[in-house]
Amino acid sequence: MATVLVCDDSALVRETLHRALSSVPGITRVVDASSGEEALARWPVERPSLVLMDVRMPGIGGVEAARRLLSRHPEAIVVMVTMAEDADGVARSVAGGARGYLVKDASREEVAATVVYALSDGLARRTVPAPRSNDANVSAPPLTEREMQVLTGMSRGRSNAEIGKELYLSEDTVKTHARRLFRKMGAADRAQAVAVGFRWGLIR
Amino acid sequence: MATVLVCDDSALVRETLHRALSSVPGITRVVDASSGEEALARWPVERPSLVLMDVRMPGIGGVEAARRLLSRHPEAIVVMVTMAEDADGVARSVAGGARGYLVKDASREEVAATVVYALSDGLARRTVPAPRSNDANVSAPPLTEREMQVLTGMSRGRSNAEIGKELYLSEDTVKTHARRLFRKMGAADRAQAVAVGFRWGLIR
DNA sequence: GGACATCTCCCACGGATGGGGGATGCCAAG
DNA sequence: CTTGGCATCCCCCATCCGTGGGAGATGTCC
Repeated sequence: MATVLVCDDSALVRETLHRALSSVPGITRVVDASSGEEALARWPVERPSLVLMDVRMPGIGGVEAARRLLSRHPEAIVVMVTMAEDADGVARSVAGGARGYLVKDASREEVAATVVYALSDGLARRTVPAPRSNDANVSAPPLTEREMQVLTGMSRGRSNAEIGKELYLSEDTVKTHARRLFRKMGAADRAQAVAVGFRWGLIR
Repeated sequence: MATVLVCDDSALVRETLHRALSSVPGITRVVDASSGEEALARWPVERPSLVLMDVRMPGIGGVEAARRLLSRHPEAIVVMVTMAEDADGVARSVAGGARGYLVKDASREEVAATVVYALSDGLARRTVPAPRSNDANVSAPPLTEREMQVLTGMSRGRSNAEIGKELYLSEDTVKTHARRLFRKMGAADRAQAVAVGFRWGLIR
């Protein structure tokens, strides 16, 4: 059922993670990427349930890759893999939107527990905000770039007119985007939209 | 440094959790509660970094205890302990605001990983949202109970009139509470208030 | 008793919000 | 080429929101 995308430049580490993942029930497929760029390219194709992303890699690092991935696909679930459990690493990964982190020398069971946790957490976040009645959409309908920008503006306390000025749009256009994102999110007003945005991990 | 409150009616389970917690670096104190009511009473005294809460207990169950605890102290971090990994249990715990769940027959390492995860997540949530600029308030001015209720209503997309009906207040009174919580939170409107509420950990 | 916080309610007002339409252009997918 | 999604803009309109000031009713703390 579930696919995991393992992103690490070291084949050795990927091997280790493969072995750890094999003991997680429900994981039916493991796909590899050896760079952040490759992970970004593969995600839309594979649409994995979970991404295990190394922090330090050649090219764009894991933190940057996670940031880009999550900005394009906020529904992605990313767990960072770090060398040492430095507080900075944890802070930066979670600041980037990752759901958790793993230390590379973690035991098989720790990896398994973290994976299960991340997945169940993701599951819960997407199933819990469900108790709305007239949502036509079961799966999370992705917001467009404009809708995201409008939503962000709302979370900052901007009025529609102010958002329009910041984005060089007319207020009417902002209102149109707002109306559509309310529908997608099942929100009655901007306040609820912001709340749903946080729960869906679209805003931080 | 960190204190953990273990809440379970079974002394045997508490023992097991104690042993598992002993292998988590940074956990310096473990306090017990044998019922949901006791956990509620002990929390303000101990102010633990983490609460491990059994779902099924005599009296108010763990789900209800977690709900009440989180409504009174939204900054609490709760991990539910369940018998079997039923999807319903997971959904209900996380719906109640818990950070995760543990299966009772989990291995020592699984418990350790989940505890670390929950704590680091809580840490990140509280340390990351620092980069705000023009907030006059460095320390969080506490919201009153009414203000919290109004804020929660807003995050659910309720209008002032609807919040008033739910709390048996006039709409004018709701507006008064709203005005004051906007000032305390430095918010321009309800949307920004909800955003700040999430960043301060007042809403989940 | 007096200071203080909290909670409650009132009135009035301008402006913002959200919903309903409709319209145009663009571009990629079929 | 036609369909569909996205973005852009326009109109109208009922309702809601946020803010101003005022005021009484509880408590608690010293």
